[in-house]
Amino acid sequence: MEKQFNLSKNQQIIFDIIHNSSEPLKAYSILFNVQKKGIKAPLQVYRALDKLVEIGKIHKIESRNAFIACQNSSCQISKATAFSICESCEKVSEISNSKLSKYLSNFVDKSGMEYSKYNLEFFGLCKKCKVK
Amino acid sequence: MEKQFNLSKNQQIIFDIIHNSSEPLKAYSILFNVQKKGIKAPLQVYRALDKLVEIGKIHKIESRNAFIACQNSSCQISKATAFSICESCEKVSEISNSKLSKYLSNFVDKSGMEYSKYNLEFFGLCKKCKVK
DNA sequence: TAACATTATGTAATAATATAACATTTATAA
DNA sequence: TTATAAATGTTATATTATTACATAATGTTA
Repeated sequence: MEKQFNLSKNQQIIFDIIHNSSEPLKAYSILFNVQKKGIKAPLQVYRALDKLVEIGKIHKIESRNAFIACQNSSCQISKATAFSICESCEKVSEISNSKLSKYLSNFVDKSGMEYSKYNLEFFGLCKKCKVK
Repeated sequence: MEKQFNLSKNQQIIFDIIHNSSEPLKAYSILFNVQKKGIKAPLQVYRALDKLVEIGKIHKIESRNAFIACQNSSCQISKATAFSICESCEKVSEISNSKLSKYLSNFVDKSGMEYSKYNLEFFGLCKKCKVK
């Protein structure tokens, strides 16, 4: 429950829940969990989530509509995200691989578009699920 | 309106609409467009979309909950997808870059997980929007 | 072709995810 | 301290997606 400065009350409550979770959390499951703390409405959750995503404390797993805490030490990276997702147990891990991020951050395609952000989601079976 | 074999009636109707669209389409906008053709319920649309995604005729843009036709000639690739998305005009293009797809298809991280699929979404400003 | 299995369809209801609009309060900076 | 931005509280509603169940069309194989 590490104290985070600069987060507002609701942001802190919601960050703590996500940070302490072993799995990605969905907005309404977060809502259910924080109702005892006085956060009663979806919008309160979504507003905090939006802010936390914006400042890079959490990431949204787009294919799952779920949120996980940033696993990079600095927790500042929100423009270059990569995840591995097990399609069996739904375990999600953030990938920190500097070669990968360099490769993608410098990627230029024929459209000539410059990218300021990317999100990459890999799918497969994790070790545990492969054995079964 | 190219005839596609092996697609069922609803699948064909919905594929045609997506294929002829210049932008990604959302499920309920598709529904609205096909009601004159007798497809009345969301589930009819979602079932066709699921199948079309499964066989690789269309892709889902996860960050937008929208669907576009596969732009690869073969239209068989559904396991390795990459898109560029303009955050201003929302134009989406599929990226076909063999170096990129090789790189990502062979990517192995320290988790030891083997990936059978990935989806990559790049964000930025397209040429037109950069000028403005 | 008959029998069976698989895939697709139709329909109603409802679940899950997310935002709009508006009033008020708290924190920050000039 | 006053102005401004950021956050909160609340109600209502919009958007996206699935469950459950009944039926029909299509493909497969004996």
